[in-house]
Amino acid sequence: MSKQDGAQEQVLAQLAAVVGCCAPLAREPLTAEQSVELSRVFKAMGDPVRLRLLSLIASHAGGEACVCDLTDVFDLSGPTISHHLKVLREAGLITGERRGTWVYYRVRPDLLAQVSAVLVPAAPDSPAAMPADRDALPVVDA
Amino acid sequence: MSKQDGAQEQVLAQLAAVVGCCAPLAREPLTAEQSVELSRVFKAMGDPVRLRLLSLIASHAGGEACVCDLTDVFDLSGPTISHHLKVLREAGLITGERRGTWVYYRVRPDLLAQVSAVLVPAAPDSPAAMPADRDALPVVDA
DNA sequence: CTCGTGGTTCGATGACTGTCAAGGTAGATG
DNA sequence: CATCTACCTTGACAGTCATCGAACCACGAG
Repeated sequence: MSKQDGAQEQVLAQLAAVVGCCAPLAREPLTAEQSVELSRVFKAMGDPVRLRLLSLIASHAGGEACVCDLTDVFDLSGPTISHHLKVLREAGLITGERRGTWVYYRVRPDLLAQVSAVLVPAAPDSPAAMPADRDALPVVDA
Repeated sequence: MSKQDGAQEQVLAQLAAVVGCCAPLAREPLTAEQSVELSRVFKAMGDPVRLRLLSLIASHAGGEACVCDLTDVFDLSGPTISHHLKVLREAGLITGERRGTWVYYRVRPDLLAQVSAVLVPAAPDSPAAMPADRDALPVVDA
């Protein structure tokens, strides 16, 4: 998974640049490029299994879940779960870290928040003010 | 499109029941059924063209856009645009109405808001990054 | 080092999806 | 009526995706 995190970082950089800075959907039309980047995230969430995986990880005690915890929930083979986790990973929605025998996944709440912000129709108040953490994206594992 | 709005309403009812009432992703794991319903919406948004269509409609003057306004933006045939609009419609994200010769689409801000709420991590104090610059987007004519 | 367990990658396959060309429907206009 | 415009549906095709079994890699324990 180590060489993949490289590619993963690239995706995340693009996402941070596009998702993180673009106005809400209803504010101004997305450019072709922006829509391509954003749609990657939505496509990753556009599968029931992946959405449930995301939710299982996000709501799991400690904010992280071992793959072995996730596999049992579904009537799917190991490779299939692994595939879906990879898709979520490449979309930047989760990060994985190996600790000993097990691999633990956790969500990236910042990305979820950004995507959520894009969806919300012209924020009722205070869309601006709060340059907060435009590039405070936590570095992926070690 | 009249008989289709019937089916469309059904989908919306389901969505309202599932999306509208379920806790944020990170709060508790989605049930299989919930994830199926929710993933429909995300899948609809998981295509660059559809995402851009959504954004074009949402940001269009008056909150609605005629199909003829949308077709010109893309290098795609009419039927293809029509297909994507149908997908968005069936996902409950937009509604269409014929007025005379033209068909006008508008987004359902309530659904967008619900989906957005599902994404936001339970934590009440995790704001999205909103630097708000970048607005060299070609405005879609009048 | 060898073995067993946990996860991932590979290759194949059946299902789904985005796209277009052709044809159809609804309304306006002559 | 005839005709034109705007939009949708159908049918077909190529590309993508979800899924599995088999093989493979990473660790920890003997």
